[in-house]
Amino acid sequence: MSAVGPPTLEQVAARAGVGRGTASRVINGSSQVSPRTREAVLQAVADLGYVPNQAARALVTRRTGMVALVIAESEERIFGEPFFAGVVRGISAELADASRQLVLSLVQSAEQADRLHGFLSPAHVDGVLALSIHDDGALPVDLSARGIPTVLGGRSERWPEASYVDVDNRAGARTAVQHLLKRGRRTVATVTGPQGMTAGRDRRDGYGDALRDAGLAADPALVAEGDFSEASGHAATRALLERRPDLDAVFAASDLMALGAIRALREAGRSVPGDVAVVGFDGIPRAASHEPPLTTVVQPLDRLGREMARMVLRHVEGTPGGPEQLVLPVELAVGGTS
Amino acid sequence: MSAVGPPTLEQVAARAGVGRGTASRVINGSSQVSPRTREAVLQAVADLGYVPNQAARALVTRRTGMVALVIAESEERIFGEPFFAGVVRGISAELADASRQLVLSLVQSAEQADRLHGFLSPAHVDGVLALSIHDDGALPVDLSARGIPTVLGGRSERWPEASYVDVDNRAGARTAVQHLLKRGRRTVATVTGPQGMTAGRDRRDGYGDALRDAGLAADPALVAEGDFSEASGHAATRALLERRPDLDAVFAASDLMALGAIRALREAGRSVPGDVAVVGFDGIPRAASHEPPLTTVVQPLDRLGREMARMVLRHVEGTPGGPEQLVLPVELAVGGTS
DNA sequence: GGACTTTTTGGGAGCGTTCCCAAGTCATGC
DNA sequence: GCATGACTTGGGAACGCTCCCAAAAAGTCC
Repeated sequence: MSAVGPPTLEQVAARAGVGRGTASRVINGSSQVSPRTREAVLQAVADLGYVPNQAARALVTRRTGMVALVIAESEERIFGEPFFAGVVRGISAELADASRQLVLSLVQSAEQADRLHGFLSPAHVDGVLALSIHDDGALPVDLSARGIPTVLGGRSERWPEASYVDVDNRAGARTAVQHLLKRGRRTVATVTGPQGMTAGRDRRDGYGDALRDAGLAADPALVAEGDFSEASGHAATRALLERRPDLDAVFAASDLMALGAIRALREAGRSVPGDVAVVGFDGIPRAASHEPPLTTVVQPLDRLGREMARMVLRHVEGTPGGPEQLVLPVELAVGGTS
Repeated sequence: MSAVGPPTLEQVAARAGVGRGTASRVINGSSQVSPRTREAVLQAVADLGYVPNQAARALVTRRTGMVALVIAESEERIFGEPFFAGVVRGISAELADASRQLVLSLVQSAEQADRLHGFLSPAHVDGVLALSIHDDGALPVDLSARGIPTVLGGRSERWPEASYVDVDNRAGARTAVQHLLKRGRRTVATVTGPQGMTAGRDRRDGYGDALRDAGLAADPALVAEGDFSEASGHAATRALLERRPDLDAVFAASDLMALGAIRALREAGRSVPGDVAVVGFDGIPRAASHEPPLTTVVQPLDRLGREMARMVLRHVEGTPGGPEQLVLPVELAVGGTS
């Protein structure tokens, strides 16, 4: 027979009885083509099942239609947290809507980071989304130097002038603690996230804000650091109970830690929310299915992903002159633990 | 100055004082090049920070170096199950080792499936990995027709002649139930997964195998169907307790269902494992951190991903003549619930 | 030292697009 | 009827690379 491999533009043009250039114009929805010719080309495209070859297109347009998502995070966290799944889903959906492909790069070793380095060039991807949360990772910095649009998920203090989309961790934490105070709690402890992460610090600061607003003194004995995991929430809460047995509320900077806190509280003979109210942060599915449902600050993960994708595409188009920052609002979902 | 954009092969060649062809040979580690020239080219590559342009390369070699991972699954499942994260991680690692890129495509609407259709051609990706689990999704079928290597995660009865990597669900379930019988349990119930999924059926069949091996009659009243979720495990177990209050063990086809089962049992005043032993399936992190740790059948998720990637790359190379099937062993992790 | 073989090298052709310029077509106006 | 301008159209050139062939260089043997 004939065609080995997919049909080419040339073949489409031939079948439509037009020139290559005209066929190209039709396919790119471009300017002036007579309706008749357009029809003929479209028909040929349909007949042949033509799909433009991206490699060839990329070669001349210098646009690949691919956006890389770099996740530099330990195996453990990627596994444990629904965070990534939610954000990835949002990114994926938005890129799909824009007919872009998502290239996923999980970086889990220096070797992988090196290889990635070569790949992340304007010749291979139009833009880069980075989800790392940690303050480490020099990655984004030299990307911007290479002139490749980059958007971070979560603010980075290491690179304040970067474009990013973040959730309003501080305001969320503040709202959570205000909620506890409004319900009459007066001795509000907090299990913070790692203070080496922006999100961890922001949520702790929000806790501080709420206390200050209420004219309450901040007692270091009411603050214990965790690492967002359930086990750390459990341990931190035990420590808090030891230091301040009179505490009547706990704000945990993650839902998993809140769950650990509840377990510790119950083990210590405290009822939740009777003796001690608990509020978490994240809005993971397990929080909702918990008995009773956890009061928590819900993050718009899907939207975070979508906004990141949208922002990087905007930068690829070159629309915004400089970096952009977007902070998404979070929402308190009152459950039965507060 | 000079170079706008990344350096090209031509520039590398010029700087090394050799021809384009020679430079290409060095970069592709090819055959005969004198050590001196090789050195010069390598130096030039280093000096210029040259990285081959994949689009140009793809155009002529007809290899893109990209492998697509298609996940056709509801939002809910992608969120809820660590399954995907685990497999993705394995795939990612293996592809990185082979210097291939992972293109992630979450399909969540017919529209997205359509667009994907155009993308999944030999001109864009070298191979396709599909993770869907459901029996629906006609996707893989026409992919093979297009001559693009495809590997499924999980056996598909809709497409038995496909290449796939699966975990040995049936043997795992059988082992789990044998374990219960060995511990003296005699009235073993099961909460199955959806019978519309291969994994759901296989695990139920393994349950049947173990009973048959032990010469026990299969009682339909001891079988209830769930959908792998915790809530369904809870509900199914309640139904089982109603029908057979004398049951002394439950094999749940997923860890989440096992957790739901334990909750239902405790609510019904049964102690675990005292009155009723429980075994799950999956090996999710929550199972290990449960109190007491859940006895469960652990799936090698990372390895599943790695083997899928390895298999598809093998097919891209054209090594195997026909389809391949690989079934990975699973392992019983005895915890405190059995 | 010359004829021959082997290794090494340079560069033309071509992969499938888009871009752009020149040429062709068609009304319109006088 | 013919110049003028506005649309359309065809196809050359280029994007950066690999493949391959022929030429050059380096060995080898008698």
